[in-house]
Amino acid sequence: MAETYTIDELGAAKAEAEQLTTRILDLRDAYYGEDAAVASDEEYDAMMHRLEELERLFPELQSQDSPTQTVGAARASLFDPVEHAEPMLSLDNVFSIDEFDAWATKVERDSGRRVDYLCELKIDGLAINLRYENGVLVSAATRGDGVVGENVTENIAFVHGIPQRLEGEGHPPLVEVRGEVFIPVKAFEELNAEQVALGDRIFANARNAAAGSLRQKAEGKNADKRAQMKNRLAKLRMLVHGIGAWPNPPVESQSEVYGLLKVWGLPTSPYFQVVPTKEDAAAFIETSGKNRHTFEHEIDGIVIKVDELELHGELGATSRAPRWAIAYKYPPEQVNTRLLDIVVSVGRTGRATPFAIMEPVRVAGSVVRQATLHNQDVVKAKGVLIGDTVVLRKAGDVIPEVLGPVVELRDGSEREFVMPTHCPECGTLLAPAKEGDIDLRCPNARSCPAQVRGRVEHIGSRGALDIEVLGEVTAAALTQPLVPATPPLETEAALFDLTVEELFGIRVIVRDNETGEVKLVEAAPNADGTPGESTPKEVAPFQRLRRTSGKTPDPAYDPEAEEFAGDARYVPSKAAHDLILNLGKAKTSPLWRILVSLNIRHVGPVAARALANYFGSLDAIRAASRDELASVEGVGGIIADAVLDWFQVDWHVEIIDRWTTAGVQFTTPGHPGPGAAAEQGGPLAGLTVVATGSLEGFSREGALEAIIAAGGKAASSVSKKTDYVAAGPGAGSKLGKAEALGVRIIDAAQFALLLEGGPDAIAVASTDTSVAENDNESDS
DNA sequence: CACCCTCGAGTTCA
DNA sequence: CTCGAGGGTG
Repeated sequence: MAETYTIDELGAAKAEAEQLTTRILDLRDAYYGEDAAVASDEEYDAMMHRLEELERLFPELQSQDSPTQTVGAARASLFDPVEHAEPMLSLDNVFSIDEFDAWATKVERDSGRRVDYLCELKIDGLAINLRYENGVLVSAATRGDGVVGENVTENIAFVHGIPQRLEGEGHPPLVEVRGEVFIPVKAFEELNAEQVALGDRIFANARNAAAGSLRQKAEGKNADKRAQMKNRLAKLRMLVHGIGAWPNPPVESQSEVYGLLKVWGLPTSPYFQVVPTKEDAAAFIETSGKNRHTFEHEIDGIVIKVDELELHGELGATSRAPRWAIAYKYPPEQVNTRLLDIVVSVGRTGRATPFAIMEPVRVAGSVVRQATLHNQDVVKAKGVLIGDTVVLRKAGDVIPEVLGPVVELRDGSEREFVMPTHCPECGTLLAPAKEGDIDLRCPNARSCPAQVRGRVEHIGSRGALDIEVLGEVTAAALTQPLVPATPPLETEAALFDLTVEELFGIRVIVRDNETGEVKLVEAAPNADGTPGESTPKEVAPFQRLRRTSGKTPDPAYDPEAEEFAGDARYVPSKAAHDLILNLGKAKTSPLWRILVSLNIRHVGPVAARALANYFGSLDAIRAASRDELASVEGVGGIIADAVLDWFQVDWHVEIIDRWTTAGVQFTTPGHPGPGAAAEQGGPLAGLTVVATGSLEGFSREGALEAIIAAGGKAASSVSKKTDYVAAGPGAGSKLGKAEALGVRIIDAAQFALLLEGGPDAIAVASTDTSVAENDNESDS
């Protein structure tokens, strides 16, 4: 039964409906955006009801773009299939500049005229199609198979920056806008941190995180879940880069399309560039590749498009991809490989660390077969099973990192990793050091072979006594309990009692990880019994083993049970003699180095220096009270406790006793005694300097020592408290950080001047501009 | 309490 | 060299 009404009534209703529509859409934008609610849900509902009522009373007012018909009206539910008005094609790929050049050459030939190229970043995200009717968002869908995608309208509404209604006037009745939904790198890291906090699985990469977030479904009405989901979606962003169905666009080029999209209030990328030649496009590919980690989002390549729209039509498309655009793909920095096993290693502190053993694979320039998994919680959080295909990358382009499993490739044969209850090396029951610790530790500090080996290696390391020859393999050789039955070093207490004769008896079994070949290596005197200079590099000191086999002795290998597959090799006596010689020299190392080599918890080079400066001898440290220890700058209650605890252990004291007997110096000669820590002036007094890269005239250690000797503080990382960064060739991220913080950067020559005469010596160079600096740098 | 710093561990390369 | 964890300082 039709209702009757006058023209005036209709006019008034129309005006009211338009007003309501505007307010409702505004509210919707605000609601889905980050603003707090501008109106209450009740007010919103009331407006919707009133609008529905008006549309019922005046059917003329109904239109496709009314809010009652669009988002939120549950026209299509989440993940329902949506057919794109225009198919979403994919792009053909090229993987080298040569291939790109070939593509561009063909395009230019087929075009028959000059071609401008539009270059843009290829965002690693999800392709999404937004359908606007008369300027109002009516649906958002994933790419799907290109013809039919999944409806994600409900979720996309929470992604910031996607307008529910386009700005401006005179929008076409139908336009499809294509773009990429992604999660910015920063937000991705936050998200994974939150996932860990919630005990949920972390996302393997930004792309998965974006896809996972967009494909969430809020189950039921659980408010927490809904809030969490909204929070995740709010981290997503979208950038648009194209247009689907749109007959007769009012512009002539792709770049003008972007301009128009921007005017409409759609988010476009700030990074695109139109260039006149294919060489310029190649240059864009080159530079963007170098900077690929500096953008807010991950990129996996560059997209090059012919800018002129008319050419798009002329060049046409194949069934899969347009001929007027191409994707240049960067070599993957993430690869898939097989997780063969997860095994547990024990470090010098006894911490049991699971790590992944993988099918060797090349990633970002080197072959990787192992990566740490930190602890059992991380293994769980990453969700990897033994036998999985996993995603591997190099964090910071250096450290291999397992990101997560490729779940789709599982065949059911995978098994879960079970953290061992006992130490894999000595069989002692593993336990957390203190209540609530995630890390498990082997409490058998004195005798666990892994820990003794680790401590001995640490003693030889650069930060401690810096003993040449005493590296990973030597430490293992000296402590491995298999052949002979008792190792020369049961603990580090016997280190300085070693004799050349003892070393000659050492045989080491090394298993080559690549070939699986087992080798016996034995130290032996030269035929004439002399220390022998005859075989310096060829047959090698102990380090040579690292080169050829690369691996530590295999403690699980029983030499009696099997014949050796490889040759027995003899380590020349030179290495043995050198080791003894270097150990002898190390006995008079500075006190702080001796302290570091004692392996006291939390006492590294810095804390050790502080303690050594203040107390001057180990005896003084031993006699000090907790308060006195903690009064030293850089030492607090926890380190003080660690020092006190260390002296309580019998076999620790035995180390001191035996080292003392062997001639190790535990006293700084001429130190006036505790508390007299000299407030040494020096040209660098009160200044903090960081050295990075290779500084001509200084070794890494030398630069550090020089800073301290000049009375300055040698910091290991750049912060705003840093006064100078001395940077040479090969300086890495520290240089960038210094620039970002505005810290003064100096070169090797200026560094030398600074050490001599303090800040005044180079103050001239800084105020006087280029001339003075050129003088300093001219010889590089 | 925020910020900065050190410690400790793992990894690969020249 | 980088990261996470956790200590120290203002």
